[in-house]
Amino acid sequence: MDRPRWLNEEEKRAWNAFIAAHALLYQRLDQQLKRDVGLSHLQYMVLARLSGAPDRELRMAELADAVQNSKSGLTYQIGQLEQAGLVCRRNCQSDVRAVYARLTDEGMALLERAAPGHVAMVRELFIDALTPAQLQALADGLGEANRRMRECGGTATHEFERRK
Amino acid sequence: MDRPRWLNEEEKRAWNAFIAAHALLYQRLDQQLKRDVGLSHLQYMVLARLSGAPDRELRMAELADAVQNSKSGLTYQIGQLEQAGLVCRRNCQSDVRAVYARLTDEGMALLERAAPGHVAMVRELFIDALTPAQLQALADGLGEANRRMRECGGTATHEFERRK
DNA sequence: CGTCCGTTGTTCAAATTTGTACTCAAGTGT
DNA sequence: ACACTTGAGTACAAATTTGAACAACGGACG
Repeated sequence: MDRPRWLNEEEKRAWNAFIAAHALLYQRLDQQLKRDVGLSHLQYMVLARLSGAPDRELRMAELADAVQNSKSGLTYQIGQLEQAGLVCRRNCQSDVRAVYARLTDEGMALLERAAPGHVAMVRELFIDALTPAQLQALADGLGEANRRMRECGGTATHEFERRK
Repeated sequence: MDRPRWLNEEEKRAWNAFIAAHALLYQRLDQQLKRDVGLSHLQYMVLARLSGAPDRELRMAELADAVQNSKSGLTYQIGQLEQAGLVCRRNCQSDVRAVYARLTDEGMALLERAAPGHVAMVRELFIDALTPAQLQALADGLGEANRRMRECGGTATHEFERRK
């Protein structure tokens, strides 16, 4: 029904800024974490999530969801972290299938060593570049976008291209 | 000098929203592009960039920079696109080292077929979730962040963690 | 109970990304 | 012309991600 409504200049500007900002930020953060403590940003997020969880442990699936990664991807990463002694697996007795990933003391220690530098960088590159008002607008707007994406698994383009 | 200044709630909210939004968006967009036209989001961006360039061609390095990818990563992707007939390479006669990637007619055709659905999705998931004011704040703020990151190759954390 | 359906975490191969090393030329200064 | 430094694109191996296939359960229901 609706012929393609292209983005106008303002919309394009926002979209491009968003994409570019993420790429640039990610690159810097990842690089710094690797250099300083030998963790990828993904690994850092895993540790950070665990550190905030009760008993410092989460089930694989929850964790995967929390860091927005696939199950198999998380299996791999937890494998790496486990090998590095930063995390350990624990089986649940009430549900044989369940596996908990738990942050070890070494993991916690490393996280505490990594956090200051990481946070400083986030602040420098992201937080401090935005005014408080912009920050709030961004949090509100993207928060709403996230809400929409999370709920409806796929309103989007269900039958969008059913010609070919 | 400065002891770690952690993020306050508002800052955390913004940062998390930003990270989550990108992951969510990227996943959806990538999936849709693959489903509809068999392109990854990166490949789409490559084609889109080329389509907007004079003569529909760009040098490898420029293109790599434009889509924020490493040189070797771009070599790989261009290889894929070339094999699919969507792009072709052209050598420059004035500079033997230079290689141009050019969008072929098929590439252009595919891009035109892909664009409507892609744009519709960007609009639905991103643009329409934000108010015009939020959109502008986001464009301004992130634009500023990008500017900062682009100019100084690395003000950040030069000598930040030189203890360990 | 036994059956069927949806979950959970893993495995495995293929696709992609990363990072480094390399090859050739341009450009510079001598 | 001759080193010398840098830049462009590629090659390649190692690391990571993806996606489908699997094995093993829980849970609901007849």
